[in-house]
Amino acid sequence: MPSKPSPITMDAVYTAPGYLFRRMQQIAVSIFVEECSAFDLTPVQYAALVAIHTHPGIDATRLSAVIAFDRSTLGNVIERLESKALIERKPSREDKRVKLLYLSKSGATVLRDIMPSVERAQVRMLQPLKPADRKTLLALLTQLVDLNNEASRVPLRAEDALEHLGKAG
Amino acid sequence: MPSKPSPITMDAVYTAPGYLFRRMQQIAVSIFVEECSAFDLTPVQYAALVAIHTHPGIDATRLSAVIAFDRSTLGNVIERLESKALIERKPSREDKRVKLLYLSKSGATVLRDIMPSVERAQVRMLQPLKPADRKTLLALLTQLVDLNNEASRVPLRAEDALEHLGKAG
DNA sequence: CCGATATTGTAAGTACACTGTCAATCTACA
DNA sequence: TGTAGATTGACAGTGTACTTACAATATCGG
Repeated sequence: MPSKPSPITMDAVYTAPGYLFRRMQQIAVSIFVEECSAFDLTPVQYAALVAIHTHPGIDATRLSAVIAFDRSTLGNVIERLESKALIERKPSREDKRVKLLYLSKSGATVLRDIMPSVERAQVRMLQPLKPADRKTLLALLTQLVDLNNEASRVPLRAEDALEHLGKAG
Repeated sequence: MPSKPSPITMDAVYTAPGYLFRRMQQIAVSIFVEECSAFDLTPVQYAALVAIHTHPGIDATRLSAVIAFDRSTLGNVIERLESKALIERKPSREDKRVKLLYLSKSGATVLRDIMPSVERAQVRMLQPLKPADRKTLLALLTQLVDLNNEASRVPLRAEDALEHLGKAG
């Protein structure tokens, strides 16, 4: 038999996983920006810097796959990082369509210096939980994000980053 | 003694809670929009409709507190809901600054009809986990969001919604 | 070698998410 | 009463996040 429709209450919103994820994302960004205010970097800009540091000469398309970030939006992020002189873009000689991304000297400095603040932010996000619960939550989230990877519009493709070092495919 | 700085790797990004929250939010929105595509409603628009349904005659400021959503952005959301004729705005007689929000007839219909799709979306987000793990994750997330409430720029103030029914404060 | 197809960067359009600022208006205190 | 301070909605500005579309360029099949 079909179940009766539940009454529509705010509680239905507050207990929904989707609401909790949105709320937690708000909180996480807020804490990150606060801890890293001295560096004027957003979480996404930070992730991009790390990826470019790890994969010098990566192009925008691969970068988007490596940080699971929308390709079109990434254009704006790259633009901002370039205008802050944290990265440099050089045209590829092999493929005239491609612009290769490199950390600038000041980009490398900023990345090195921001690490403690980022670390503090990550700690603060989970601080209210008991240590054992932090581990549990992190493990479950990691699992869930991994298993849901294909459900997002921009699946993570970490291995794509290696392609620019000789086409292994 | 001070600890040595860790080497900067993508793994530091992938295992950071902040990254996982962002990723999970991406996935959650993607699933929601997909399940509810027939209704052309975003998660925030849905939350706003529920809150207006639960608190008819609420104003924008209180609505923002009830769904923990930035007040300025909410203006645009309200505008979109109004242009889709899902809600109505009426000037308050007591306070000429205030515009009171009400569900329109079609707004009430849409809200009723979208519920099963929303429910499906919420289930899908946690589907990859074992049932016991879903409960654990939800419990920990609820706890964390609650304890971190003040850390966000827009803390949830569920009780604010009641104020428009006679100033209790 | 050439045309179909794919990739790359870019841009326009929509929607969230936050920061400020501002005028109109309301409230409370002196 | 009258004005200082708070509240309300509106707007401008930045940045994330996604969609679709497009031109330039590469690559592959015939």
